[in-house]
Amino acid sequence: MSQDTADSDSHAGRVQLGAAELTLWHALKKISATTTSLMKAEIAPGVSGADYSILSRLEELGGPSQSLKQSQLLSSLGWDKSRLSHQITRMEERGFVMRVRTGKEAEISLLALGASVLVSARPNHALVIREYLSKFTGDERQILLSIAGKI
Amino acid sequence: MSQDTADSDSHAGRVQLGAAELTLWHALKKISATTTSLMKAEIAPGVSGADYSILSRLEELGGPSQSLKQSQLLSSLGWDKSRLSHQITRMEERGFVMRVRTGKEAEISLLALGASVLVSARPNHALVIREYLSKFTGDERQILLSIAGKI
DNA sequence: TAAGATTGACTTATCAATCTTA
DNA sequence: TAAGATTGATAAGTCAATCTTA
Repeated sequence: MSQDTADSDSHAGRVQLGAAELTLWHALKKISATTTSLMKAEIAPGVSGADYSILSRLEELGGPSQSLKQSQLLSSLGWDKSRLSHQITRMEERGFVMRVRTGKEAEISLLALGASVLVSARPNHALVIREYLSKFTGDERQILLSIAGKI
Repeated sequence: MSQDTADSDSHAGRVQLGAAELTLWHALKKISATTTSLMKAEIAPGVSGADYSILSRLEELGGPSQSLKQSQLLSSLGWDKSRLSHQITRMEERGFVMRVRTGKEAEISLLALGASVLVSARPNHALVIREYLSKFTGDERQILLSIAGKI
């Protein structure tokens, strides 16, 4: 049997993370926390990040009718299906979107109020995200893209 | 006035994110979502990521008494103070930790049950995190560390 | 039966208001 | 009054069970 020193970073089979691993994990958690807080933040009074995701997808991917099947929204967002259902219900109550069920499917349409909310929230959203992105160098951007592509 | 084409990536003052910005933003969101889901996942039956964070801090930073002031835990975790208060209450109810209030402060101590839960959850935690970290190359790790250091 | 969606119960996070003591 | 912490209301996310229709 080989002898491992207590602080060894040779970690094959070890049941505890080593110092280098922990540092990397903490870095990922920090990046994630910062990004998540931007994602979730209120983009404008009464418009959450989740609202914004849905409104912008309806506008960008919804074609002339500015509407999508709920299942398309679901795969585009990658959310839990019941989370999406609850979210749409809440947005319906606020008059942002309309849901029409046809057979076993549901079609979600952008309403005028939702569209105007989207338009008025967009500048601030762009500003906040752009400021965040400006922190990254070209090298860092490249790496981030390649990481996202493989995880 | 200069004329901007519709797809211009020269974005000074633009109120909408450009394609390159959106791609980078989506990459960050994806990295963040993947990391967050690992952070939040149940590490062992009945042990959430939040539980684990607290238990491991008490063990690692708590000294011989394996205890910390609630305010120390708070700054170490970077959580909302009421989130921490609720979380500790739930962990107290499950017998993982003990809370003693002295004056206006509270001291949180690791109990035997919490320590044993921590020990038994650790191998699986290490395994899951290590598998995730193994996806990153040396270059990527370096960049991730430097990004975390400046945001 | 399977796909698409909804529901309700439960858990967790967040916010403002409040409490207690230095 | 300010620091440290708690509380309770509200909002949001998750899970399993259910509903509806192809």
